[in-house]
Amino acid sequence: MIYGDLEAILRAHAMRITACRIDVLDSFLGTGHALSFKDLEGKLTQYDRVTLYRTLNSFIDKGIIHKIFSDSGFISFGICYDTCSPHHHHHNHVHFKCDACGNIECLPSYHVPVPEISGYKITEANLLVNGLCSKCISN
Amino acid sequence: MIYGDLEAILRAHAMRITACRIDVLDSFLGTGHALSFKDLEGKLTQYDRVTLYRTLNSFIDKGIIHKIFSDSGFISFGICYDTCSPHHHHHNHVHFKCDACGNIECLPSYHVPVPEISGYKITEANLLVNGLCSKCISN
DNA sequence: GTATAAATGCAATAGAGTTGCAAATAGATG
DNA sequence: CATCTATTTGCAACTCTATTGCATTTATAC
Ligand SMILES: [Mn+2]
Ligand SMILES: [Mn+2]
Ligand SMILES: [Zn+2]
Ligand SMILES: [Zn+2]
Repeated sequence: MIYGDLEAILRAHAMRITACRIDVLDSFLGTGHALSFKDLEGKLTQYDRVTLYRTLNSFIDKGIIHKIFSDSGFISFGICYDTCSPHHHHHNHVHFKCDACGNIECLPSYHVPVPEISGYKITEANLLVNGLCSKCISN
Repeated sequence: MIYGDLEAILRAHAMRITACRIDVLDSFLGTGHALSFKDLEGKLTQYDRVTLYRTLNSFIDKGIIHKIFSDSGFISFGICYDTCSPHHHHHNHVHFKCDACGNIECLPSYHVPVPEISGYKITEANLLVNGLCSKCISN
């Protein structure tokens, strides 16, 4: 992605421009799927692990990325779309995990179907779907 | 729960009868919600942490309980209903987490609504719903 | 350019869970 | 009931992930 655009995103979220933040943001915007800490650690070896952790946490705080909890406790991070602001995330899209390639994707055009549960009040719902992604189906 | 019934469950799953297993099983069957490792560790202080971990893992292997991953990475365990056997779990029920009391419940009578995702093949889906449970609504 | 608050790197720490191994014990057998 | 064996347990050590404290460096406002 163009450097100026990455800078603009950080500025829009009142964050200082640093090399690590630019590189992490670029990693998220340059891939079609969610990234794990290991993905970033493996790719951006020039930064300390702690700095990467802090970068991810600050991006979450600012509403730039969100944490995705998949089965087996595996954690990854996806970019936020519209309705996220500092200290308040609101997502209603489906998460997909491919059992072949292991990639986790946000599917922003698929909203989580929320069931009615009698006697309960529902405020949020998270759906994780497993299966084969479009790439792996055609291979 | 009656001791003989607990024994019978362990025998039905080809497990030896031990005090720890009886107590853990009794804890699960005597509560209306899922239990975390911390819940069990706090309640069954007479057993070593490692023994509790191993007990939970063997119950999962045998299809007696299943792991529930909720938001913020919090892990709890719920009893399995019908379709689970050694080394193969199959659940399609909704999980509910109450934001007031923190309890996590299996809702076996609510099946996860599985969306069609064009170009993808779906094999499994997990839905976690947040809100207020029936007890907390009436308080 | 200087001042200041924020960000970074490194070391130490915290927490969750697992593994190795010797001692204890459940269940089988005679 | 006594004995044998495989399983289970408890303890210590260890692994893995993530966070915290602190001194140093750096981004930004002036
Ligand atoms: Mn997402
Ligand atoms: Mn369940
Ligand atoms: Zn795939
Ligand atoms: Zn509640």
